[in-house]
Amino acid sequence: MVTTRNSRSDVVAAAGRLFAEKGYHGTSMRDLGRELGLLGSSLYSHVDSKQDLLVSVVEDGARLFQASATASLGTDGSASDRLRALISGHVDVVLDNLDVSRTFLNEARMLDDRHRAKVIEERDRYEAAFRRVLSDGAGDGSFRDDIDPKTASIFILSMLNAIDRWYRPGGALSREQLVEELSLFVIDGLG
Amino acid sequence: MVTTRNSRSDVVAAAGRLFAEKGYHGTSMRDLGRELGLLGSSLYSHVDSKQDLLVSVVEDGARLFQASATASLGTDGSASDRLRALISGHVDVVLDNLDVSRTFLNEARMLDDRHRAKVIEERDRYEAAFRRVLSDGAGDGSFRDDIDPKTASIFILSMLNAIDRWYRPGGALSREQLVEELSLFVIDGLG
DNA sequence: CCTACCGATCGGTAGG
DNA sequence: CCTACCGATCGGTAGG
Repeated sequence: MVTTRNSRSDVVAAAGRLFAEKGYHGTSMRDLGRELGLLGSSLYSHVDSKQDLLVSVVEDGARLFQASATASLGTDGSASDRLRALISGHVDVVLDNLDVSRTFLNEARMLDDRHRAKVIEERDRYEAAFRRVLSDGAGDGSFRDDIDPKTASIFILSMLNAIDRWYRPGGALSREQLVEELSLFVIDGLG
Repeated sequence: MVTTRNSRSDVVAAAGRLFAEKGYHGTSMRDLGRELGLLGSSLYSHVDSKQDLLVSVVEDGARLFQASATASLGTDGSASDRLRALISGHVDVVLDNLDVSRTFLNEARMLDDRHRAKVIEERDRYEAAFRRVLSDGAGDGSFRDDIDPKTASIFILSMLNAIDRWYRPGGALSREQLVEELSLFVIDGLG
């Protein structure tokens, strides 16, 4: 069979694709219908509103990043090992879920106040995983202790959250090499 | 006098503000008119189209970053000094022109193909300034030479291009401290 | 999931 | 910069 009815998760997945590519406000419900081979009005049997779709995509993103952080913190190993696990996990989440990640990173600000506040909270919890590992490393001598874990976390996450903007799978840099370069840069710097 | 007629640059400035805050597609010409105290239709005596406004804001951004890079490369000094100048210049451009920078970074992808291609070219030229300094530094022994200047440039620019998302003037970190932390992190890393 | 709509809003124009 | 519009498109609904 070539055609089947779409499920709600098909609709959410397609929404992630279009939101990532053209932005939330640049995507109409008719665009989304076309992507799925049906009319815009037919989408309302799957979702309550357009916002509803954005909420679903962004919550998927939050869940993925959170799950990755939890797994990485569960690792026993040095602070460097756990930092590397966080980096590697983040890279995997982004590259295995490009549309969701892009929507999570760029379109969450289009959410209404209530949902946006929730996302900010979830991002802060995720960032806290990085802060904790950096603090641990500063405490046990793995990392220098004159560096502010909060600021350093932001710098690291800035690098990680930009990967979707430039990395091309199949290009000169393999995923493993990317993780390696990131870890090297973060831990040793240019000097 | 409290009220004067708006100039074209007033309109472009207001457009930058709204595009930065609500996105290009999230801003209507009527929104923009309201911001300036006139009707949406009245804007067309200043601009040809909504796209025209986005082009102007984004080109302003490109010019600012380019000017900063040119000034920094003109510095004579070690590779570290010039890298620090590039970082400091970038921070100044972003923090002194938040709306333009945000629009340049987040909304340029909404441009039509022709203008988007131009912006990509300009960004690449700007990135080339970073690559050159990193290459110089790898050549004269200032920086390690097992690091790829292209990848490192991307990492550094990723940190710089995220500053608008989290930095709050008047907060715990002064602008000078921000530049200091960035330079330290980039050159020495965590280790 | 479609037919057949709804009121609101969109970017933009003619003519002053 | 306003008045007075235009056709197109928007998110969404009723009823099947």
